[in-house]
Amino acid sequence: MATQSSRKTKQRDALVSVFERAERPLSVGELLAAASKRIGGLGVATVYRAVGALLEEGWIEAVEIPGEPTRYERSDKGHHHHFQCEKCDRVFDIAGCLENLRKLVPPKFRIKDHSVMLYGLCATCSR
Amino acid sequence: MATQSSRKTKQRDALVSVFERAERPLSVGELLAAASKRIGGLGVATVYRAVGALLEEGWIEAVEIPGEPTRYERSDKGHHHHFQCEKCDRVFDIAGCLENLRKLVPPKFRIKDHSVMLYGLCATCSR
DNA sequence: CTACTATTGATAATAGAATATCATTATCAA
DNA sequence: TTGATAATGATATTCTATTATCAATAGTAG
Repeated sequence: MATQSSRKTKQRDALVSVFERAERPLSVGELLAAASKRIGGLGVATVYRAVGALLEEGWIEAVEIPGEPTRYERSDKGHHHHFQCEKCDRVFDIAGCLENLRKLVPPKFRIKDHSVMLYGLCATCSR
Repeated sequence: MATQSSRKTKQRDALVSVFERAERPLSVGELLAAASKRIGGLGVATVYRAVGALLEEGWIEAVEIPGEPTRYERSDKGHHHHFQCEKCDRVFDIAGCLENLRKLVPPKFRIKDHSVMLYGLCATCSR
């Protein structure tokens, strides 16, 4: 009898499913709202726990924005950046990246990571 | 007798002076430490108040980084971005910007602002 | 100099996200 | 089916940056 450490539950299934359908990074609040449609009475703590587990697995990644609750999205999307709508607050993925980062920093600086955030109005809110 | 609304104090002078000498964005903690060298017993609340006032004046601007205390820097530096050292946590200015932002977003999205953050090791910490 | 009051500093209070607690429920190996 | 225990949900707690409070101090107009 090996130490069992993970059970299959409907709340986790629902959350995984939400991530699979998601076309943009979601906050815990958004996750809760989306998964609640399927699982009545779902609690925030459960969402946080599932997110924590999925993060550890590496199946999702955090998208952090200053002054905003962290969003999460599947980590198989490849390198990309984000756009946040000032009006609806939703965060969207934007394809592509910028190349000439290296030449921006002083010589001896070693770049290990970078993030690009765009702010403005999304397609829906700009009309 | 007009309503007087601002008095000249040594703590504010000291903070303004710190900003003038600063070559990188400073957090409230860093501001406190720096200004305390000149003003003994300086309190954090005073730093927060001065920062708030200078922000309103538009003389300084906030540099926000996820999970980090806000840094502040003089707003006359022109458009630029930042680099944070993973080791010493200091934030540095980096000259220049990236041009091709527009072409990253979907057609109907309206970009109003953007931020680029680089992470890595600064010149001092990378040796 | 003096009176008025903005400012200060110490600290309590707030706010928001994330974590811990714990009794109850539900999964699953045997 | 059943017993062991992982998972859940409600809620209390923590954490940390920032704001509010208030008595004491110090600019400054007259």
